[in-house]
Amino acid sequence: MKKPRRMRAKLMRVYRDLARHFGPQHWWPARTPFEVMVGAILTQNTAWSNVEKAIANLRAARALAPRAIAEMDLRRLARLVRPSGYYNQKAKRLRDFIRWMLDRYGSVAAMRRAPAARLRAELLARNGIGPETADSILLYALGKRSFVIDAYTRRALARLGLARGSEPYEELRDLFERNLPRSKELYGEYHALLVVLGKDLCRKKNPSCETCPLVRHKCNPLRTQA
DNA sequence: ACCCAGGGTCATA
DNA sequence: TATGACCATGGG
Repeated sequence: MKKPRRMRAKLMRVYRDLARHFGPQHWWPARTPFEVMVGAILTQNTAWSNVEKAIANLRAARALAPRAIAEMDLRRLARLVRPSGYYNQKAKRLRDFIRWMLDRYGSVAAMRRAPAARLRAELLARNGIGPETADSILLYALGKRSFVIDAYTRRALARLGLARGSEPYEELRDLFERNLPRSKELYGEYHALLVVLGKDLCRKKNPSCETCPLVRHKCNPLRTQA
């Protein structure tokens, strides 16, 4: 980036205004770190409301636990996660990942003790776990300082004129990680606030943006899509 | 009857 | 490096 000082100041101003407007977000919406991992995989290109149904199915079946899923018949697992879409893929990816996790670390608690850099490389090496899913798990399930870039983040960045939004994943991740204080709490809140903004105010459907708390920045409705 | 949602993988040019 | 097909459900 050309002007790191300006970028840093702007990112912090945006955060301050979002936090003031929306308040604390307490993300990720899950009861346990393990549930975060499950949700992170199931929510790939899928509305969260559908993921909730799938997680409810797992819970009702007493299957919201590592060993239960690791040992489950693939057909049955696919049937349980069906509402989240791509259920054949996701059942396999989910079970493979959990089997690997148990084999490599034995438990979520043990996994949390491993260094972040190694964990990220290991997660990205799993089939079905790309950068966003990996960073979501790192930040919200494993407590590691890793910024999550998703579709909402890209939209918000474009809207703010901070980026085109179509940049490669790692480039946008670097933008935040280089210009923000190194705090996992800040990373989590910032990402959650960008999602809320994307969900409730800055939809393509609602380009007026009158009540958008970011109008004072450079909230340009015409740059929503790229 | 569309359109899309908190991606990832693989094949192709 | 960049685009396209594919995976599939449920809500607007």
